[in-house]
Amino acid sequence: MEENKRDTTEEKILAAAQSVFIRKGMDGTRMKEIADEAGINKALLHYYFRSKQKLFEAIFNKAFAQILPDIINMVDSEKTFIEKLNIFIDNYFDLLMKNPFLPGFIIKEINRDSDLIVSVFKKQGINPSIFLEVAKQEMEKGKIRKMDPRELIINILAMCIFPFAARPLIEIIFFNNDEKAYQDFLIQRKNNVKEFVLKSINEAWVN
Amino acid sequence: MEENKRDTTEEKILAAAQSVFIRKGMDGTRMKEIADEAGINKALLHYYFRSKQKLFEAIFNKAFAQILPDIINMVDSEKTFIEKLNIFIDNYFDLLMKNPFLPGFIIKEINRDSDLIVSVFKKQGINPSIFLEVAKQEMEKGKIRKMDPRELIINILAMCIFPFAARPLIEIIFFNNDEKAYQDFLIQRKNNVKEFVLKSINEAWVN
DNA sequence: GTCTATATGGCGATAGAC
DNA sequence: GTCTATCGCCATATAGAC
Repeated sequence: MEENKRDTTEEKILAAAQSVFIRKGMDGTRMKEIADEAGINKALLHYYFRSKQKLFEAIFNKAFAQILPDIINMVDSEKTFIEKLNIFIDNYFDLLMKNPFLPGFIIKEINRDSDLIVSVFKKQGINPSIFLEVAKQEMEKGKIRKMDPRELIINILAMCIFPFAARPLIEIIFFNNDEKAYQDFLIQRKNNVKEFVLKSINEAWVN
Repeated sequence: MEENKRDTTEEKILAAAQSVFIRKGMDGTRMKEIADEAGINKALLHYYFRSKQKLFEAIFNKAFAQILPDIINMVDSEKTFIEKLNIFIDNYFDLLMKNPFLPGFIIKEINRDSDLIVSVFKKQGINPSIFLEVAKQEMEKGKIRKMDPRELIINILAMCIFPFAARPLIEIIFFNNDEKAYQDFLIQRKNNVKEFVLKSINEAWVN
């Protein structure tokens, strides 16, 4: 029988570390703050994880695995490419709504230390070429308009991620710092992004 | 006669501070590193700018003024809305090509201390409503399809800014860490983004 | 495993000579 | 204005009692 992982000290540390690291980043977090949030002592952090760096890497790897879109799941289904796209945007937006600080965190850290991604890529087998291949086939079949598939996926990711990464800026410019108003906007935006993409890639276009 | 500002110590400090702060952010920057890059002593930094915070704010305000799109210039011209859009995307992409670290820097800092934007907004009169108004008129005239104008501008900014903010990630996923290849991709992307947006907002749409 | 106390080093900031 | 030397603090990390 496995021990109850939820209330383990290690779990408490990981939960606290995730909360603090994702909000403040590697440079901005203090081990003291993690210890406080976990309700334990500073020294105990070093007992479980030898250094701040080790603890950070554990959190970063987890966060990165989350934010990396699970493109593979889009492939082996009976649905059309456009249906898959809709599902993907839905799921991805939901993920970000539940983890609004993830985008800013990842952007911050990959720009601080780009070796982080290199090491994370060695652990996790990531295969964007599958998405690219499927998109390319749809273009050849004439289902969607021809373009560099990388442009398409970058555009989709950009439109999903940017509103969260740049949230404080957008909130003040367009929403008078009304947090609730922006929240409502984001909920509706999901469908607007889908429409924006679909209109753009639809092949039935009049010049 | 004004003194030559270029080689002034103050100018050297500002140039060095900009270089370091924008790459490493407030938390990641050491005053020592700025001093070294400026070819002067640490103490001299505090002689010119009383504190790290003051120096940082000088840099941030400058950077923010740069990245905030100069939407006002789009308004009072004879060109059509779509022509203006093309020009805007051109100019904005060029700006980011010349300052590739700006997006990551701004995203980092507004998420670290959201008061930064508040104070910067008090100094600079920013008026996004002008763009929103113009876009709305075009929609009513039937020139572009009806949508929330905020969605449109967020989408455009997202597609321009994201490839720079998430550069290390995109470079490794799609370009095998080939810096040059990504550079070339970005140069071409400018027109691809224009096309992507125009196809999406064009009113002459077949359902 | 968990704590208190402390070592160790680095950083922002200042004092003071020139 | 510019430098060297140093203060004071805080952060990571370790030692060692319980």
